[in-house]
Amino acid sequence: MTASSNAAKPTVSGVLLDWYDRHARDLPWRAQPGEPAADPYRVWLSEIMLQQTTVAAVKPYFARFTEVWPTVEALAEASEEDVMAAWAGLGYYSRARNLLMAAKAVGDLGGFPETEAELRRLPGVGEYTAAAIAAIAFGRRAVVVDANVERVVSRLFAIEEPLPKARRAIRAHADAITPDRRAGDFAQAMMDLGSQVCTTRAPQCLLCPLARFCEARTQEPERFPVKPPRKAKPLRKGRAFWIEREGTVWLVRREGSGMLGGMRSLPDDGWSARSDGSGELPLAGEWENAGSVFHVFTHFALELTVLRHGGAEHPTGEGEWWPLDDLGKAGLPTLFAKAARRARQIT
DNA sequence: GATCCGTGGTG
DNA sequence: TCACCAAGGAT
Repeated sequence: MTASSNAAKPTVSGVLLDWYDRHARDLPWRAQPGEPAADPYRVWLSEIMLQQTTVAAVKPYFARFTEVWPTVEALAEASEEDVMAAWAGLGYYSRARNLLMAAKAVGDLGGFPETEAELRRLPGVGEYTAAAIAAIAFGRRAVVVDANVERVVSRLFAIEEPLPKARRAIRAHADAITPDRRAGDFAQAMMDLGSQVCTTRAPQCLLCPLARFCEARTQEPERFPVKPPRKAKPLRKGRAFWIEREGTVWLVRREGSGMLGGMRSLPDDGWSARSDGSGELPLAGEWENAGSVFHVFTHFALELTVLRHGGAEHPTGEGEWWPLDDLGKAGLPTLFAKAARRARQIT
């Protein structure tokens, strides 16, 4: 027997954890050197923000939220208006509504639950996020499968079955390679690998620590995961209304849980609830066409024409006169921030 | 399972 | 450039 044959056979998790110990990204929600474990509040907050959102986009929002609300108890005491305004621009606004509800629930529980099943009951926490928090914040063994893990695993095992049907097989393979110890580090290592090395386009196989295990390595890694073709986006048209009086503008809050629900916005003609806007005007008098803005959502594109009111009448119904000098603090979603810029002729 | 839900970066 | 996509969840 040689010395090398006594060594344990290299495993995916062993090799990947060694790589992670050398190459882990320094991210503000991870445990810092000297800290024994990551703060569950920061892990949870980051995981919600990172849903379908890039690390670069999340960083300034994470910094702002943890500065204003350093603990989950502080966040639980915040007003929905303040939370929604702080979330403005990050997208998927149901996350912000659920965030506040979950913070209150955690406060009622006296702290974060530690098991996947209990975490899963918090609004906005699904299968992935529950597994991630249990593993990263509480050291539990959990099978963490996000889009990065789907990509890495589908390449490791050259899974030809297209998504979403392949999810069952992907999860089984992910389970098989997840270690009993350091499951949280393993999950973060898979995500670091997926975002930096095993990328969607132009994967860096020459830098990949798992190349020796990878079945797609000798094929075309970019083929995996196999995905069905996606549908074309329809174009909708709508109008937004700019009503300015004495240095203020009339803003409303959007209803319910639908498109941009709960967010402050310009009044509009209902384009989000119909295929196109109604064409009705909210106020009698003269309207001036200030031009259009174009915005792409997840499942449709919108051409929004901005109409500026020229008269002196005041609108009726719910709303508020917002100082133009503080418009940046109104928390307008990007679409309406664009529309406001157009109305004010600032490029 | 299919659809809805934002935004900004990128090759 | 522009189609594609990113640490998904709710219904």
